[in-house]
Amino acid sequence: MISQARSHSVKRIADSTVRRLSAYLRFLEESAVDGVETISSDALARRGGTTSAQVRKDLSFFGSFGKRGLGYSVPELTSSLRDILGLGREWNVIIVGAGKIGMALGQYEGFEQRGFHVTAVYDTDPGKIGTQWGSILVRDMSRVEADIAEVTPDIAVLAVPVGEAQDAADRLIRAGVKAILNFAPTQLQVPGDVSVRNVNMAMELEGLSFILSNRDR
Amino acid sequence: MISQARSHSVKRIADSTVRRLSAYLRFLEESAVDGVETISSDALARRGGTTSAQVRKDLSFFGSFGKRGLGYSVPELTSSLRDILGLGREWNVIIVGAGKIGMALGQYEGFEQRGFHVTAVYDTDPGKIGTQWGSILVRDMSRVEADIAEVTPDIAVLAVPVGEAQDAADRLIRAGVKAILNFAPTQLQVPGDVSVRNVNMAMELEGLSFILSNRDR
DNA sequence: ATACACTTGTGAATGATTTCACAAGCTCGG
DNA sequence: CCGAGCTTGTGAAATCATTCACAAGTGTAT
Ligand SMILES: NC(=O)c1ccc[n+]([C@@H]2O[C@H](COP(=O)([O-])OP(=O)(O)OC[C@H]3O[C@@H](n4cnc5c(N)ncnc54)[C@H](O)[C@@H]3O)[C@@H](O)[C@H]2O)c1
Ligand SMILES: NC(=O)c1ccc[n+]([C@@H]2O[C@H](COP(=O)([O-])OP(=O)(O)OC[C@H]3O[C@@H](n4cnc5c(N)ncnc54)[C@H](O)[C@@H]3O)[C@@H](O)[C@H]2O)c1
Repeated sequence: MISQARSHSVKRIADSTVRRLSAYLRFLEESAVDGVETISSDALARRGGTTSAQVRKDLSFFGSFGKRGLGYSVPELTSSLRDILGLGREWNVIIVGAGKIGMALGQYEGFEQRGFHVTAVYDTDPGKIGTQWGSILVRDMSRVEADIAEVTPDIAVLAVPVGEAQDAADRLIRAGVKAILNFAPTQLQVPGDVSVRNVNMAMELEGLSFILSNRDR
Repeated sequence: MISQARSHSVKRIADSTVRRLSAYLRFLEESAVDGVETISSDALARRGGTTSAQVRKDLSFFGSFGKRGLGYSVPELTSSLRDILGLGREWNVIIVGAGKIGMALGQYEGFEQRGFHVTAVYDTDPGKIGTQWGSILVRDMSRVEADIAEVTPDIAVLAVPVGEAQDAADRLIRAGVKAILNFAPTQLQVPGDVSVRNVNMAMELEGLSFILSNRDR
């Protein structure tokens, strides 16, 4: 009962399922603001661009959260989803690469709001080291290993030029980092116990390009 | 023979396939720089984090590009993939929202390099309108419909606050935009003839959070 | 207390994607 | 020209994900 979520996590959960859970959570949060008390799988589905059966199946991997005939309690399901996604705690995040993207991410309030706390930003450029962004100080990349040894961040965001990405990742991993959000357009080679997610904007544009080129047939 | 790529595109191509093609292309470009002439599906797979059978299957949807016993010619496959992905031409892109993310994207050289030409950036903030970023001038969002009527961009990048995203998308779609790359963390509701790709960084972090929380079992 | 309208949770069916496995084709060395 | 060694291209099989369909609850109205 302490962790309804955990008790079911025997079979591997598909990536696509986790992404949808994230989407449901966001919609639930919006609904709560609007004062909605209860929501059906069908309403959740329409907003999330999926089907009600999909919503129920996704949730069923983790437990049984709804009331038949009624739907789901917005606050209860919100809390369960946060639990499932591991958002019940704060995660320490470092940003590596204080360039255009790193800067945008470091100043973005949305992450803190969801429990991702940026503890430090690193760069190799002497012109950037020591500069302050709001509450965040850009630190010297040569310190990263020492800092990680002291407080290991849960997640490292990699926002360095593509040619530096693998080396930087190797350094972080050697220092103990187990999860990386990579913005460089390259497939990082990492050991099996390290998780990587990629945000590849050029790839998304290419996906649109493919669709546009193949509209005809 | 003019378009080997097009001749096969009868059955729908999976999204995952298109993403991998994108990855293969990037690796091929790197290999070309290193002077590699020929590459096997196995080498392509290792670098792309997949299997050689997957590589061959992906390519087989579009034609037959390799030589048995030898592998694929790097320049030929590069060119075929560019063709398949619709990168043989230049795409006009507008950026809507000249904030932290919009600015990073507008100044990013990687997009131009791959044929995505940013023609304009729009914002509603009078303090931003009229400012210049490199070669790009921030324009008044109230002009967007008139500008689109003149030259319809192929793709619009949406980088406005989440509460503005649906309205901004509706405006763009009404004006004729058929493809959107959305950075706002919301599921846009769009008509069937409009393609949307989402870049949702918070969702990626939540994916890592889920993995980290469920490592134990 | 019963009927009615609704909605969940979930096996089973269907559909999609990935992996397997191997015949067929190419190159090279002798 | 032949055999050895590779590597592709592709049906068939296996795996994975989504959709269907419906029994089993739940709330409400009468
Ligand atoms: N800017 C974008 O819109 C955008 C879009 C898609 C992808 N990306 C990718 O994101 C990455 C960063 O892009 P950007 O535009 O912010 O580049 P940028 O050049 O503005 O910033 C990169 C920063 O990394 C620093 N750096 C270099 N080597 C480093 C190292 N070893 N350790 C720590 N810091 C190091 C540099 O000093 C610089 O400040 C690139 O891989 C780029 O391809 C960027
Ligand atoms: N900054 C990040 O790292 C980051 C990360 C993840 C997601 N996002 C998302 O990207 C979007 C933009 O984020 P940001 O950090 O760049 O925000 P921002 O506030 O820096 O920029 C938003 C810009 O959009 C402009 N704008 C507002 N309404 C507009 C409209 N109707 N038409 C045109 N322009 C309009 C604002 O004037 C502002 O310049 C948000 O939805 C945010 O949630 C940002």
